Amino acid sequence: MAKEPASAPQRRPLTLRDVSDASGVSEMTVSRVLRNRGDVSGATRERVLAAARELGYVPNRIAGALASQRVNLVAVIIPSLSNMVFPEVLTGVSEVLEDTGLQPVVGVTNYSPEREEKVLYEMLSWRPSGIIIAGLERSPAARAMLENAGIPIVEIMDVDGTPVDNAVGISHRRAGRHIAEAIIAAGYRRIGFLGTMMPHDHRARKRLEGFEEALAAAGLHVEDREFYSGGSALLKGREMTEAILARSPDLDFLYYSNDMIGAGGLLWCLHHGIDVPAKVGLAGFNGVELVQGLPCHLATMDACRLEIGRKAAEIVAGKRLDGVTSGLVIELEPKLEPGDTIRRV
Amino acid sequence: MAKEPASAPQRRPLTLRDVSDASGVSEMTVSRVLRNRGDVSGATRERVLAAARELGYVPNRIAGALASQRVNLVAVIIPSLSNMVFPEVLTGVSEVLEDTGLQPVVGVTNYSPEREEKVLYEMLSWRPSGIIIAGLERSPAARAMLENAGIPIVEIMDVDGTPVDNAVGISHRRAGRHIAEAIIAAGYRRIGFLGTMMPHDHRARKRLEGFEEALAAAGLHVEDREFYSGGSALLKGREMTEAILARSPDLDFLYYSNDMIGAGGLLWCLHHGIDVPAKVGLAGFNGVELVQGLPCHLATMDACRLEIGRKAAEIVAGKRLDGVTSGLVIELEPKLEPGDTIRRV
DNA sequence: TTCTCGGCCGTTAACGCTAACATGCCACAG
DNA sequence: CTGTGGCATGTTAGCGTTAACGGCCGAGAA
Repeated sequence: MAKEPASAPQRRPLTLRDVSDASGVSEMTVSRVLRNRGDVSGATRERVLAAARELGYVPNRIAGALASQRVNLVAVIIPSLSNMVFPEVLTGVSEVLEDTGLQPVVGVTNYSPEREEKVLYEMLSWRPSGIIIAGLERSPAARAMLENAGIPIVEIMDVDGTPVDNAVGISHRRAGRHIAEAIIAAGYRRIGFLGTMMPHDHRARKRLEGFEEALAAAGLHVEDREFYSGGSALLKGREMTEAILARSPDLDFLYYSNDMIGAGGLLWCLHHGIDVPAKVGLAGFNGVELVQGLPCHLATMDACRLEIGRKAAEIVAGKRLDGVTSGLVIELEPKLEPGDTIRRV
Repeated sequence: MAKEPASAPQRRPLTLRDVSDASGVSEMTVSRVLRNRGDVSGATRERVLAAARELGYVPNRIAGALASQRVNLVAVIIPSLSNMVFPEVLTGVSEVLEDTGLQPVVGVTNYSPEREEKVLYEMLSWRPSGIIIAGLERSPAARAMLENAGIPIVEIMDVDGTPVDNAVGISHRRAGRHIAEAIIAAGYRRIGFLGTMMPHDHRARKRLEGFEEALAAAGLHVEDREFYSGGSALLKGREMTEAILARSPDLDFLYYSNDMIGAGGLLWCLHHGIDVPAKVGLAGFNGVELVQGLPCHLATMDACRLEIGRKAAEIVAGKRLDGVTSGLVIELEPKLEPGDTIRRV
């Protein structure tokens, strides 16, 4: 870490050369000291470090990366930062990458395939040493870029599909089925769905598909549905709940595509004296921390966000015991957290 | 944007040379085409683009940056991604940078000065063309690095202090005073404070200082306080509110250091039938979207997050009409949003 | 004594690209 | 017919660093 340099702000940016001049050794030796690589005597090491600190020298990784053909960056490409799920995945990634010398670099696609393509291209142009990217669905061009990148790729969040290389995630289809079965088992029969309109949120779509499959298997179906896009999810949850119950007052269960709108719905029900879970049951998805703060715990399903981040990072960092960095598919098991909004049977 | 290449995954990574060979022109011409710079005839342009697409070539920005001494990256260094405030700032930054060719790169410090130093060093080693960094308080080493970087620096969120170069933010001290005055004007007298324990959240500290100043000026003081660290803020808000009201049942106002714990407190009060705002008034800080989803609107103060991100990005991008990129201090005015949790006078 | 060997440090040649300049060509003016 | 200027392209020389190798020197082995 650089300490404050004694010199005034310089015009010409500092190079290894400046440090080498200041310490009377070759640039190569300075480079060795700064990277802790190769043999350097304790005395010169000290001298070089002192000079570097004195000058406030910060190595130029651009030149370093070009010369060494190595870049310590891992691209992490996610759809959004406002959906708390993704910062949590990032936390898992950072944790594992922390002591590997690798560094995550985040790109955000806003659920747009075009932006994903652009972000990916941009990222690849920095020649990262690995890519962690959300989802399995992408444009042919994006897929081709991943296939040709020649670095470890990990597609995360989802395993319902064909990964380019590795995948770490849960089966959203199965998660949807699972919760539907729990709802049916609890005796609910007239079921409504509330979700987002985003056509590119494939995971929400798959959950709904799995959900409907399980209902169908029990001779049931989604009786009414309500969609939204944009805005405060919590508020939308309130509004949508009001709307769907006004339209279909007989519904006895509301399944929300995420916890945030679920929480809004729950607050609305509580505020309007609706008996949860006796008269109406509720469930969301993701297991976000927020639901723990509500007066009544929303049923939800943990999406294993932290673990997904960790496992993905382990793969790109080559940290797995078996050393495998290609062709892996790791399916995690989301746990149903019944909370207080599903009847106990 | 690259389309899918016909070739199989190559061993040797592609270079300009491969494209130049494939299209029968010099590397320089390929470079010109790919960067849209200099004169190239329409015919060769097409030929080159076709070859590049065919091969799936992605330019190597590392080499490009080294040769041109220009890097299209802007480092954005923030304390956290889980506090929704920062993703929102990022949104503002991205919006403005979108059509400038610049790209934000995020670094997270977790409110730790040591990590900030490390992240900053790391970022500087990529020679970004600008830095946007949260807060004004930092280690001497970090400050020195900023001073010597020789690029536009914008310190954001806060203007109560001495910026290294530019600053865009609000005065948290003044914001604290402002809300205290509103509380006093509404007739509240026995005031409690609930906040975070983080010693490095200087902005929360300054708000509290301003808050206490204004109370003192009116002959009042904070009668009780409650601190937390970590965990679900919403849940903590509930618990802390219960604790402080159990200990000091006479309090008639609770000031929360952020909206999240404020929301938890509000939910607790509503759930326990406490008359808000008649018996107890509440206020938070930040104006996060979430509060709009609550059954009753928490009083809050907008921290101008989006605007801060935009203005900061405009400075580093040299987008200001006056062209100034140095020595600016832009103070934004946070608006008090009284909501439903402060008595109307 | 000579020979090896390992620790320490320097030299050279890339890495893949672009700035700057050079070149060839053609149209058009004189 | 020659000169001139602009367009289209090529050539050269780095950018700041590191890989690879080479050299020197002193200590211990033969």
